Amino acid sequence: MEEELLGTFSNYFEQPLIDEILAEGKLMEVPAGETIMDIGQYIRSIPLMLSGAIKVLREDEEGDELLLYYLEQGETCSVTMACCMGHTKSEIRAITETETKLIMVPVQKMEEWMAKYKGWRNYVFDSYQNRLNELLQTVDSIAFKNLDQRLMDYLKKKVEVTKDNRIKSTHQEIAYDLHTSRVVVSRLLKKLEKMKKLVLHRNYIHVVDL
Amino acid sequence: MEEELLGTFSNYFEQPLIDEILAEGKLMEVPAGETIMDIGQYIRSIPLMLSGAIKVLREDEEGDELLLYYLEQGETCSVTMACCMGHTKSEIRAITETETKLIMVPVQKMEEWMAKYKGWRNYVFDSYQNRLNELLQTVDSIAFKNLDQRLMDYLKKKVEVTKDNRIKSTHQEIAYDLHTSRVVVSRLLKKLEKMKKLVLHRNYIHVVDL
DNA sequence: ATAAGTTTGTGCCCTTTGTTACTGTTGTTT
DNA sequence: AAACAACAGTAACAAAGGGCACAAACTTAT
Repeated sequence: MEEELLGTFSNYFEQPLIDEILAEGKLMEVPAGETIMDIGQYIRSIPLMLSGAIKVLREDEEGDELLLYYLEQGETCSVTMACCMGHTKSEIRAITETETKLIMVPVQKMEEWMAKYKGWRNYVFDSYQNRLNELLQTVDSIAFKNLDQRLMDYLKKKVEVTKDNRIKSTHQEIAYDLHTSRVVVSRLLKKLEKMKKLVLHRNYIHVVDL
Repeated sequence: MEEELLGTFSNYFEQPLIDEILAEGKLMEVPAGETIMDIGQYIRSIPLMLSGAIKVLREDEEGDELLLYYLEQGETCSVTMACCMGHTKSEIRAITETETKLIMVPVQKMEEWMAKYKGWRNYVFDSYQNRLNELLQTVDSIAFKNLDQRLMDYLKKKVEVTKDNRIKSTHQEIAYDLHTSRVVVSRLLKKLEKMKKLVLHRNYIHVVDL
């Protein structure tokens, strides 16, 4: 565990902090497809990602979903932190996209370390910045782009995150993430297939060139 | 100036910090409609709002705009901070919505105070949280709501921020903020007028009940 | 007062996206 | 093998929103 932690976070964290994380944090290995955080849930610990990918999504009152962004190695969920610090319920849902290794750190510790370690402060602030920028990208995407482009971006990102150009999703699942309907996704995917950008199969999509 | 600073920020800032802000910060009074920060611009100081309101907006490559949120008394622009800390260009444009009083604090100071004052850390941290939550609201709005509702929300917020139920905007200006066309805004406003929610005039809108 | 510019109202049509309904195909269960 | 469920393809239609054109009302400059 220590090597992984060092490798991932060593540019931020000083040795005493690493020791504390190893002592206080709980290592978890989560298979793909697990909901590790849900809307309305109170949060007592925050995750430091060692490997894998987590997708973070938003849901409205009617249960409509929208993918916000992915979290990857070395990142943490600032929205979750915000909830922790404000002692409010989670505003988002987080689901493992691939098998994921992470360390869960209790909230109290994270507040303590804020005062104690410069490295921790820097890490937390940088995380906030990254999340803000990702959210701005998300806003751009839904505000300024049409579905064709959003779908292409989505597929591209998915290949990147899963490190696999065979995307194992049904059209319905993609529709949920983009907050549209299955029929629309099928239509647009067919269009992309005709443009030789991908090949459609049952239960997976072979991305050729986007 | 000191009373205003105290009044607005005293729940966060300790006295020595207030003294430093008074010494290092530059008070500015900006009339309505001024661009105080623009996309692509490098930022050397961050604003602490004493009074008034600033609208923060995003623009894509083609020059299409979208209102993200308003900043009000006691707030600061975290997206700007993020740029400062990362030494990158501004991702957003900020325009005074009303006459605004603010204190500009140089970036170096803000980094220094991060280590030195707990109150400053808490303030910066809370600001990030508030911005993240506002951005999530913005995402919800454009992802899940239709224009009718977004327009109503927009007008409601504008009344709140300007403390005036006569909204002094042309339909074109509203269209820019919502990232739609003038014709569409005129159409929807007319619908709202027929529903007795407002009364339309040239160059202003009298909001009755939204 | 006239001319020019700005703002708003409205009709018509187009594009994008969403909905419904039905089909065929594949995989699973019994 | 028969029945069923999940997934994908497609046509037809509906709705939301955007674009164009033009008219009317109002404002400002000359």
